[in-house]
Amino acid sequence: MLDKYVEVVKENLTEVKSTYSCLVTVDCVIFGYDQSSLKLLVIKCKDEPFKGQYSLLGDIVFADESLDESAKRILKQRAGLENIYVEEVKAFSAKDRHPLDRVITVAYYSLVKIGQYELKDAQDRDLQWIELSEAHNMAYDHDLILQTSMNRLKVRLRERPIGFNLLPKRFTLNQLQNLYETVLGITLDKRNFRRKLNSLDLLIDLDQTQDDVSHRPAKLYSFDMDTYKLRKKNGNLQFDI
Amino acid sequence: MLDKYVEVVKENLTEVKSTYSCLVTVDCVIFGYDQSSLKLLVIKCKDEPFKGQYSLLGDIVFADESLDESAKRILKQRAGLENIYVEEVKAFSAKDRHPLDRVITVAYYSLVKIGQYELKDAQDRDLQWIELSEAHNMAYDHDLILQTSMNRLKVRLRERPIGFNLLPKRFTLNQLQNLYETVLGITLDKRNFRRKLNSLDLLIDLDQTQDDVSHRPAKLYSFDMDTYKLRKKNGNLQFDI
DNA sequence: CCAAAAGTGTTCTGCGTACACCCATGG
DNA sequence: CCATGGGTGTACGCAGAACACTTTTGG
Repeated sequence: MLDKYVEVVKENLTEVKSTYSCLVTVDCVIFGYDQSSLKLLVIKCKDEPFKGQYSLLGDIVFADESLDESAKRILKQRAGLENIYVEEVKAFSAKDRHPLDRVITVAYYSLVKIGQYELKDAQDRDLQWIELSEAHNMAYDHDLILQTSMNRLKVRLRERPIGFNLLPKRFTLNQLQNLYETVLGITLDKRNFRRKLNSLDLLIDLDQTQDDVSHRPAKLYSFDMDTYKLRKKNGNLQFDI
Repeated sequence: MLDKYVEVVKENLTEVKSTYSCLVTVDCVIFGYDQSSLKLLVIKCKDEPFKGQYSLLGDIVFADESLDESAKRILKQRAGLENIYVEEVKAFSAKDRHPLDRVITVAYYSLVKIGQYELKDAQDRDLQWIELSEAHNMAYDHDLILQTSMNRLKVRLRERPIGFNLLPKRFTLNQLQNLYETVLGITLDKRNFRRKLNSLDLLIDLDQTQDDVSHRPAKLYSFDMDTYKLRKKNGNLQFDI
């Protein structure tokens, strides 16, 4: 493919570029989980026509980077986030999605352990975590992008062990269950949930307990990333909560 | 997001565009099924550096169309295909994926009933169906795009009733089973397959049989699209072969 | 009557699901 | 000793998986 294009380009690359080129951006849907609710990292627009509305973090894709690289750069430069879970969701390309010009954007979603990062290296000083329930009437088509990303997250959470990316390194089984219940919007049976997780054999029992609670302290676990990667590589991985 | 961008753009849209714009294309992975094998619709490149290699069908995205519209246009204009199953797969954006310039492409895969379309309205006269096993060493990064699309197809085939898009309107249960076995690369138990499909209740028994075979003729079925769409709308749809 | 593919039922096993009580700790 | 959340086992039903023979047609 692109054959027709190649012919034309050979005749006049400059002309083709000026006729067909368009701006490409990456938008990052950044999810965080804080005790008991799912949050979204956004900034507030300062300029018309979206002044005062929330907006996802995004930027133009530079000439010397792939889309994945662009997403990682945005997360690092603008929010100080590094080495976090990132996944492409979908391209958004409605003709009128941007008021100034034709802009195609590729959405990524990412998962952050709130608290572990302080956002202090962030370029944007006005970043803020908002409740997912407040995330509506956002700038551009970001409501749609968020909806789509949220649906993707729900699907993935059931088929891959990515929930751990939203929790501290050490977590209790109840925290994990709450995460699933919050994100998926369902309730789960405690015993069944534990049996299921046990059978997956992807948790490391740290032989530690909580120490700052005023009731029976829960046992702490961590996610066994090595086993997961190994099993993933060998295709021995099955998952379904 | 895009806020930084908006500021800059306001100062000088033309300059920003000339600095950051890039070419965006759509590539179509067109799958067809012919009796007993999965095929791919390609053209042969006529120019260097990919002369003689197979290539997916693709084109530049025009300024006045979304990516979905672009994919549909390519399928119709260049292959004469219309009203077929189409789904976005992923964006491909490696810096060096195109020899002439920075080109980001968004891949779509589509499913065609071979035979139903004659490709006669196609712009490209040198279109051809090739066996999937022949589809290697293709132009650009099309090997990677094909791999990714094929994996997507396998996943979808198990979770949504899209296999019907590859078969004639009237088909036998054995044809359907063969399709699943071919695409997924597995063998299925005939009785279990039929029981499963029966329980889905998405097939219409046409009370017709084959008439051109020299053995016991099989019953013919068609896919109940209305019921499927209704159930999909109501969220009552579960599927898992 | 022979070849070729169509069609059909039963058993077993494992997994998801429903469900209620005792335990450990801090205050 | 009380409040709070932590932690545990069993029984049932359904769906997936394994498995072999009879039926119908054309030649």
